[in-house]
Amino acid sequence: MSKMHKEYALTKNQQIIFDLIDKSPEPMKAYSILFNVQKKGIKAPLQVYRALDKLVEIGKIHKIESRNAFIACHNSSCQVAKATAFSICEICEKVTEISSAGLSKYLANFKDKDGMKYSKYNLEFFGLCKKCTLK
Amino acid sequence: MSKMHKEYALTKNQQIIFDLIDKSPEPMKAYSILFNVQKKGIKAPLQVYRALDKLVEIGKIHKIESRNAFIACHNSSCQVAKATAFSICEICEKVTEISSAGLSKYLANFKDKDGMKYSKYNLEFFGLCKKCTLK
DNA sequence: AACACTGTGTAATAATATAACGTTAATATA
DNA sequence: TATATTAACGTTATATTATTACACAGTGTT
Ligand SMILES: [Zn+2]
Ligand SMILES: [Zn+2]
Ligand SMILES: [Zn+2]
Ligand SMILES: [Zn+2]
Repeated sequence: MSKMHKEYALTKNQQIIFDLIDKSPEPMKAYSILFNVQKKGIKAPLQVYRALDKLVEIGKIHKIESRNAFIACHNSSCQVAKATAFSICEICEKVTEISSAGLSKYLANFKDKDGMKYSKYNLEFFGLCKKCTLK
Repeated sequence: MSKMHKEYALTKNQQIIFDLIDKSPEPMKAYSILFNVQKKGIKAPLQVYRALDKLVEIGKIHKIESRNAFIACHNSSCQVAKATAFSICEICEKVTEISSAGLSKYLANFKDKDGMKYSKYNLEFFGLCKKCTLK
Protein backbone atom coordinates (compact mmCIF):
# COMPACT_ATOMS: atom_id res chain seq x y z
CA MET A 1 0.00 0.00 0.00
CA SER A 2 1.12 3.55 -0.67
CA LYS A 3 2.52 5.52 2.21
CA MET A 4 0.70 8.65 1.14
CA HIS A 5 -1.37 9.48 4.11
CA LYS A 6 -4.66 10.04 2.39
CA GLU A 7 -5.01 6.33 1.82
CA TYR A 8 -3.10 4.59 4.58
CA ALA A 9 -5.28 2.05 6.39
CA LEU A 10 -5.42 2.90 10.06
CA THR A 11 -5.79 0.39 12.84
CA LYS A 12 -8.65 0.70 15.29
CA ASN A 13 -6.72 2.65 17.91
CA GLN A 14 -5.11 4.87 15.32
CA GLN A 15 -8.49 5.62 13.77
CA ILE A 16 -10.13 6.45 17.09
CA ILE A 17 -7.35 8.83 18.00
CA PHE A 18 -7.11 10.38 14.57
CA ASP A 19 -10.85 11.01 14.49
CA LEU A 20 -10.68 12.77 17.82
CA ILE A 21 -7.79 15.02 16.79
CA ASP A 22 -9.33 15.65 13.40
CA LYS A 23 -12.58 16.87 14.95
CA SER A 24 -10.81 19.10 17.45
CA PRO A 25 -10.66 22.79 16.59
CA GLU A 26 -7.42 23.11 18.49
CA PRO A 27 -4.28 21.06 19.04
CA MET A 28 -4.79 18.24 21.51
CA LYS A 29 -2.39 17.05 24.16
CA ALA A 30 -1.66 13.39 24.70
CA TYR A 31 -3.30 13.07 28.10
CA SER A 32 -6.32 15.01 26.98
CA ILE A 33 -6.62 12.55 24.13
CA LEU A 34 -6.27 9.70 26.58
CA PHE A 35 -9.05 11.07 28.76
CA ASN A 36 -11.31 11.43 25.74
CA VAL A 37 -10.82 7.93 24.38
CA GLN A 38 -11.05 5.98 27.59
CA LYS A 39 -14.71 5.26 26.97
CA LYS A 40 -13.60 3.58 23.72
CA GLY A 41 -11.28 1.21 25.54
CA ILE A 42 -7.98 2.98 25.19
CA LYS A 43 -6.81 3.03 28.76
CA ALA A 44 -3.08 3.65 28.89
CA PRO A 45 -0.74 6.47 27.84
CA LEU A 46 1.32 4.10 25.77
CA GLN A 47 -1.61 3.18 23.59
CA VAL A 48 -2.06 6.85 22.84
CA TYR A 49 1.62 7.55 22.22
CA ARG A 50 1.96 4.58 19.93
CA ALA A 51 -0.92 5.74 17.80
CA LEU A 52 0.38 9.30 17.82
CA ASP A 53 3.83 8.16 16.72
CA LYS A 54 2.39 6.26 13.80
CA LEU A 55 0.02 9.04 12.79
CA VAL A 56 2.89 11.53 12.82
CA GLU A 57 5.05 9.14 10.83
CA ILE A 58 2.50 8.76 8.06
CA GLY A 59 1.66 12.45 8.07
CA LYS A 60 -1.97 12.30 9.22
CA ILE A 61 -1.15 14.53 12.16
CA HIS A 62 1.64 16.88 13.17
CA LYS A 63 3.18 17.63 16.52
CA ILE A 64 3.35 21.26 17.57
CA GLU A 65 6.69 21.06 19.33
CA SER A 66 6.42 24.24 21.32
CA ARG A 67 3.09 23.10 22.75
CA ASN A 68 3.50 19.35 23.03
CA ALA A 69 0.24 19.01 21.17
CA PHE A 70 -1.07 17.42 18.01
CA ILE A 71 -3.22 18.59 15.12
CA ALA A 72 -4.59 16.85 12.07
CA CYS A 73 -2.96 17.69 8.78
CA HIS A 74 -5.22 19.65 6.49
CA ASN A 75 -2.58 20.43 3.96
CA SER A 76 -2.94 18.02 1.08
CA SER A 77 0.47 19.05 -0.23
CA CYS A 78 2.41 17.91 2.82
CA GLN A 79 2.27 14.18 2.36
CA VAL A 80 5.88 13.85 3.31
CA ALA A 81 4.95 15.03 6.78
CA LYS A 82 8.46 16.21 7.44
CA ALA A 83 8.33 19.77 6.20
CA THR A 84 5.83 21.64 8.29
CA ALA A 85 5.01 25.23 9.15
CA PHE A 86 2.49 26.64 11.58
CA SER A 87 1.27 29.94 12.91
CA ILE A 88 0.49 30.07 16.59
CA CYS A 89 -1.50 32.78 18.34
CA GLU A 90 0.14 33.68 21.61
CA ILE A 91 -3.13 34.79 23.14
CA CYS A 92 -5.80 32.26 22.14
CA GLU A 93 -3.34 29.49 21.16
CA LYS A 94 -5.04 28.97 17.82
CA VAL A 95 -2.76 27.01 15.52
CA THR A 96 -2.95 27.02 11.75
CA GLU A 97 -0.93 24.95 9.36
CA ILE A 98 0.68 27.13 6.75
CA SER A 99 0.65 25.86 3.21
CA SER A 100 2.65 28.25 1.14
CA ALA A 101 4.38 27.01 -1.96
CA GLY A 102 6.81 29.89 -1.76
CA LEU A 103 7.75 29.18 1.83
CA SER A 104 8.17 25.46 1.39
CA LYS A 105 10.20 25.98 -1.74
CA TYR A 106 12.41 28.51 0.00
CA LEU A 107 13.04 26.26 2.97
CA ALA A 108 13.51 23.09 0.95
CA ASN A 109 16.18 24.88 -1.05
CA PHE A 110 17.83 26.62 1.85
CA LYS A 111 21.51 25.88 2.19
CA ASP A 112 23.53 26.59 5.30
CA LYS A 113 27.04 27.99 5.35
CA ASP A 114 28.51 24.62 4.52
CA GLY A 115 26.18 24.19 1.59
CA MET A 116 24.09 21.59 3.41
CA LYS A 117 20.47 21.21 2.42
CA TYR A 118 17.84 19.89 4.79
CA SER A 119 14.78 18.14 3.48
CA LYS A 120 13.02 18.08 6.83
CA TYR A 121 12.11 21.07 8.88
CA ASN A 122 9.60 22.39 11.35
CA LEU A 123 8.76 26.07 11.51
CA GLU A 124 6.57 27.71 14.11
CA PHE A 125 5.56 31.35 13.74
CA PHE A 126 4.25 33.23 16.76
CA GLY A 127 2.05 36.28 16.84
CA LEU A 128 -1.56 37.28 17.20
CA CYS A 129 -4.33 35.81 15.12
CA LYS A 130 -6.80 38.08 13.34
CA LYS A 131 -9.35 37.87 16.12
CA CYS A 132 -6.87 38.66 18.86
CA THR A 133 -5.30 41.49 16.87
CA LEU A 134 -8.65 43.28 16.82
CA LYS A 135 -9.21 43.09 20.55
CA MET B 1 20.36 48.79 31.79
CA SER B 2 19.99 47.62 28.25
CA LYS B 3 18.14 44.42 27.59
CA MET B 4 20.59 43.43 24.88
CA HIS B 5 21.91 40.14 26.06
CA LYS B 6 25.57 40.81 25.60
CA GLU B 7 25.52 43.11 28.60
CA TYR B 8 22.70 41.95 30.82
CA ALA B 9 23.92 41.36 34.37
CA LEU B 10 23.17 37.83 35.41
CA THR B 11 22.43 36.73 38.93
CA LYS B 12 24.51 34.05 40.55
CA ASN B 13 22.28 31.15 39.62
CA GLN B 14 21.77 32.44 36.12
CA GLN B 15 25.52 32.81 35.66
CA ILE B 16 26.29 29.33 36.94
CA ILE B 17 23.76 27.79 34.61
CA PHE B 18 24.69 29.92 31.64
CA ASP B 19 28.37 29.09 32.04
CA LEU B 20 27.58 25.40 32.06
CA ILE B 21 25.45 25.57 28.93
CA ASP B 22 27.92 27.87 27.22
CA LYS B 23 30.77 25.43 27.77
CA SER B 24 28.77 22.45 26.58
CA PRO B 25 29.42 21.34 23.02
CA GLU B 26 25.88 20.06 22.77
CA PRO B 27 22.42 21.14 23.93
CA MET B 28 21.80 20.43 27.59
CA LYS B 29 18.63 19.14 29.17
CA ALA B 30 17.24 20.67 32.33
CA TYR B 31 17.83 17.73 34.61
CA SER B 32 21.30 17.20 33.25
CA ILE B 33 21.98 20.82 34.10
CA LEU B 34 20.53 20.26 37.55
CA PHE B 35 22.79 17.29 38.12
CA ASN B 36 25.83 19.30 37.04
CA VAL B 37 25.21 22.31 39.25
CA GLN B 38 24.23 20.56 42.44
CA LYS B 39 27.77 20.88 43.74
CA LYS B 40 27.35 24.64 43.35
CA GLY B 41 24.30 24.71 45.60
CA ILE B 42 21.51 24.60 43.06
CA LYS B 43 19.41 21.76 44.38
CA ALA B 44 15.94 21.90 42.90
CA PRO B 45 14.46 21.70 39.40
CA LEU B 46 12.66 24.97 39.87
CA GLN B 47 15.89 26.84 40.43
CA VAL B 48 17.11 25.54 37.10
CA TYR B 49 13.89 26.26 35.25
CA ARG B 50 13.72 29.79 36.60
CA ALA B 51 17.21 30.54 35.41
CA LEU B 52 16.52 28.90 32.06
CA ASP B 53 13.36 30.94 31.59
CA LYS B 54 15.24 34.15 32.24
CA LEU B 55 18.19 33.23 30.05
CA VAL B 56 15.84 32.38 27.20
CA GLU B 57 13.94 35.62 27.73
CA ILE B 58 17.05 37.75 27.44
CA GLY B 59 18.42 35.74 24.55
CA LYS B 60 21.51 34.27 26.15
CA ILE B 61 20.29 30.77 25.42
CA HIS B 62 17.71 29.17 23.18
CA LYS B 63 15.48 26.18 23.67
CA ILE B 64 15.59 23.47 21.05
CA GLU B 65 11.91 22.60 21.16
CA SER B 66 12.11 19.24 19.44
CA ARG B 67 14.73 18.09 21.94
CA ASN B 68 13.70 19.84 25.16
CA ALA B 69 17.23 21.09 25.44
CA PHE B 70 19.08 24.37 25.67
CA ILE B 71 22.08 25.87 23.90
CA ALA B 72 23.94 29.13 24.33
CA CYS B 73 23.40 31.76 21.67
CA HIS B 74 26.46 32.34 19.54
CA ASN B 75 24.74 34.48 17.00
CA SER B 76 25.49 38.09 17.78
CA SER B 77 22.74 39.19 15.42
CA CYS B 78 19.93 37.51 17.29
CA GLN B 79 19.61 39.81 20.25
CA VAL B 80 15.87 39.70 19.95
CA ALA B 81 16.00 36.04 20.87
CA LYS B 82 12.67 35.39 19.29
CA ALA B 83 13.65 34.61 15.75
CA THR B 84 15.75 31.51 15.79
CA ALA B 85 16.85 28.83 13.37
CA PHE B 86 18.82 25.66 13.95
CA SER B 87 20.11 22.66 12.10
CA ILE B 88 19.93 19.36 13.90
CA CYS B 89 21.77 16.20 12.93
CA GLU B 90 19.47 13.22 13.25
CA ILE B 91 22.35 10.87 13.90
CA CYS B 92 24.77 12.58 16.26
CA GLU B 93 22.28 15.20 17.53
CA LYS B 94 24.69 18.03 16.86
CA VAL B 95 22.83 21.34 16.85
CA THR B 96 24.02 24.48 15.15
CA GLU B 97 22.41 27.88 15.27
CA ILE B 98 21.91 29.22 11.78
CA SER B 99 22.67 32.86 11.22
CA SER B 100 21.67 33.69 7.71
CA ALA B 101 20.66 37.23 6.87
CA GLY B 102 18.73 35.96 3.89
CA LEU B 103 16.78 33.42 5.91
CA SER B 104 15.92 35.76 8.75
CA LYS B 105 14.90 38.46 6.33
CA TYR B 106 12.72 36.04 4.41
CA LEU B 107 11.00 34.76 7.52
CA ALA B 108 10.60 38.16 9.14
CA ASN B 109 8.85 39.36 6.02
CA PHE B 110 6.79 36.26 5.44
CA LYS B 111 3.06 36.92 5.25
CA ASP B 112 0.45 34.22 5.55
CA LYS B 113 -2.70 33.99 3.44
CA ASP B 114 -4.41 36.65 5.53
CA GLY B 115 -1.48 39.00 5.15
CA MET B 116 -0.39 38.47 8.75
CA LYS B 117 3.26 38.93 9.59
CA TYR B 118 4.92 37.19 12.50
CA SER B 119 7.90 38.72 14.21
CA LYS B 120 8.72 35.65 16.23
CA TYR B 121 9.52 32.26 14.88
CA ASN B 122 11.46 29.12 15.56
CA LEU B 123 12.77 26.98 12.76
CA GLU B 124 14.42 23.61 13.14
CA PHE B 125 16.02 21.90 10.17
CA PHE B 126 16.76 18.18 10.32
CA GLY B 127 19.31 16.22 8.36
CA LEU B 128 22.80 14.86 8.62
CA CYS B 129 25.78 16.94 9.61
CA LYS B 130 28.93 16.89 7.51
CA LYS B 131 30.61 14.27 9.66
CA CYS B 132 27.64 11.93 9.62
CA THR B 133 27.11 12.40 5.90
CA LEU B 134 30.58 11.03 5.24
CA LYS B 135 30.09 7.85 7.24
C1' DA C 1 6.12 -24.80 10.81
C1' DA C 2 9.22 -21.09 11.54
C1' DC C 3 10.18 -16.37 11.10
C1' DA C 4 9.71 -11.46 10.84
C1' DC C 5 6.91 -7.59 11.45
C1' DT C 6 3.43 -4.78 13.39
C1' DG C 7 0.19 -3.82 16.60
C1' DT C 8 -1.99 -4.63 21.27
C1' DG C 9 -2.68 -4.52 26.60
C1' DT C 10 -0.86 -3.71 31.05
C1' DA C 11 2.08 -2.20 34.76
C1' DA C 12 5.67 0.38 36.23
C1' DT C 13 8.70 4.14 35.86
C1' DA C 14 11.37 7.94 33.82
C1' DA C 15 11.76 12.56 32.25
C1' DT C 16 10.07 17.17 31.90
C1' DA C 17 7.89 21.05 34.07
C1' DT C 18 4.99 23.86 37.33
C1' DA C 19 2.19 25.35 41.70
C1' DA C 20 2.31 27.18 46.08
C1' DC C 21 4.50 29.03 49.91
C1' DG C 22 7.41 32.06 52.43
C1' DT C 23 11.86 34.59 52.43
C1' DT C 24 15.57 37.64 50.80
C1' DA C 25 17.92 41.01 47.87
C1' DA C 26 17.95 44.77 44.76
C1' DT C 27 15.75 48.94 42.93
C1' DA C 28 12.90 52.83 42.74
C1' DT C 29 10.87 56.77 44.60
C1' DA C 30 8.86 59.60 48.07
C1' DT D 1 15.93 57.48 55.21
C1' DA D 2 11.96 54.93 54.86
C1' DT D 3 9.05 52.31 52.30
C1' DA D 4 6.99 50.41 48.36
C1' DT D 5 7.90 47.44 44.45
C1' DT D 6 10.01 44.12 41.85
C1' DA D 7 12.82 40.28 40.94
C1' DA D 8 15.13 36.47 42.52
C1' DC D 9 15.71 32.70 45.86
C1' DG D 10 14.91 28.15 48.53
C1' DT D 11 11.99 24.36 49.49
C1' DT D 12 8.37 20.98 49.16
C1' DA D 13 5.15 18.90 46.71
C1' DT D 14 2.84 17.86 42.58
C1' DA D 15 1.52 17.94 37.66
C1' DT D 16 2.48 16.80 32.98
C1' DT D 17 4.72 14.42 29.31
C1' DA D 18 6.84 10.26 27.66
C1' DT D 19 9.20 5.68 27.74
C1' DT D 20 10.77 0.81 29.31
C1' DA D 21 9.71 -3.80 29.80
C1' DC D 22 7.16 -7.87 29.08
C1' DA D 23 3.72 -11.02 27.27
C1' DC D 24 0.76 -11.83 23.55
C1' DA D 25 -2.04 -11.71 18.94
C1' DG D 26 -2.53 -11.11 13.97
C1' DT D 27 -0.49 -11.10 9.22
C1' DG D 28 2.34 -12.22 5.58
C1' DT D 29 6.60 -14.83 3.86
C1' DT D 30 9.67 -18.66 3.31
ZN1 LIG E 1 0.32 18.92 7.09
ZN1 LIG F 1 -5.77 34.51 18.87
ZN1 LIG G 1 20.91 33.07 19.00
ZN1 LIG H 1 25.97 14.23 12.86
